[in-house]
Amino acid sequence: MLKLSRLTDYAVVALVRLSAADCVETSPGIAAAIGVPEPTVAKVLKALAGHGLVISSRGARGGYRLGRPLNEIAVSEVIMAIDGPIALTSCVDGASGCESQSLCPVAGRWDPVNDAIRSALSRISLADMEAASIPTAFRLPVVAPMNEVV
Amino acid sequence: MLKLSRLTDYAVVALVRLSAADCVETSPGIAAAIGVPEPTVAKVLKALAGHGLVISSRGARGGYRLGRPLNEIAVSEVIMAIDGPIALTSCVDGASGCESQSLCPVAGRWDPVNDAIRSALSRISLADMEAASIPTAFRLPVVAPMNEVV
DNA sequence: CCAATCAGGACCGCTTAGGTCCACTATCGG
DNA sequence: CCGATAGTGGACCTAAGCGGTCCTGATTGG
Ligand code: SF4
Ligand code: SF4
Repeated sequence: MLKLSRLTDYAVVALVRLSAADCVETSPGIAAAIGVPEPTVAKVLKALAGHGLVISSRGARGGYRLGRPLNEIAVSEVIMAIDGPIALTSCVDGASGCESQSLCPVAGRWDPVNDAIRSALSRISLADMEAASIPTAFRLPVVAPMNEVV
Repeated sequence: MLKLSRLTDYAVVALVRLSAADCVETSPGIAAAIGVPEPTVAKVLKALAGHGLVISSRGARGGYRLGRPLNEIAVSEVIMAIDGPIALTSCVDGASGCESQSLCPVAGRWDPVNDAIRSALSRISLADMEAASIPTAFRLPVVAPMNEVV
């Protein structure tokens, strides 16, 4: 349906959330803040850490913090970190994943379309998505960060 | 993986192929021309006919022909005809398919990103994809159209 | 009347994404 | 030095969507 995976969506949400609290935050904390099951958000954070989008601190009082300011992170980076490379069809970038490639009249012709999407996504930063958002005061207070046990 | 479905890809291929032979062509003929199983391409053609992208003629000597010149067909139209609407996440267009929508800091903020992709895809016509293609003479002759049984 | 061809839908198998869990390691605080 | 805390990496399982096939009508030309 030309939709990106839910994990990618969660990654963006987690990053934006992580910038709101610019201090170190644990994955259970983030999970509670954005209303996503903890193991899932943990997996997302792991992948993000592997690509340098977040910095991880181990041990007690560890957690995650942003590896880069939000306006330096493009949407396409998050997508590629979680979802893998952006490839509309099997024949982009000269990849040979299509068996009817030899007699396909549009073989390799998806590349411009693919690049159009890539550039469109790389021009939008997470800060853009956050900036256009409704003012923070308007949002629900949700759960206060790590105040009490349930 | 942010890839479009294979059926959508086949739809574009079929449309381009259909414009090469501007006469009426049957679905088995198209299937043989582009090297795709016949039932599959038939299903694609049906969907395209339902959206007016191709005109169908029933009965003997029937078949499909383009409903519009190629340069009037945007890539986004084909995608929407086969793959459904372009919706990166569950919360675009105000849809409420996400249960964490109430406490999501970026709820509804995917819309600009979504629209960017939509406009990028609607600005590219199938003629653009065909035009940039390698000259037809360079392509393999593949199967001569309906010459002989196997 | 017959053959060809599209229309529409039911159906099924496979892939893959989504989600969960566990054992391990590193770090901090006492 | 020890134990609690928190990330790391991987295996694993389930569910849903997609790709693909087939069958039964409806329609039109010969
Ligand atoms: S455009 Fe042609 S070659 Fe490329 S993936 Fe689609 S069918 Fe295969
Ligand atoms: S952006 Fe937020 S509300 Fe929208 S689909 Fe993702 S998690 Fe749900």
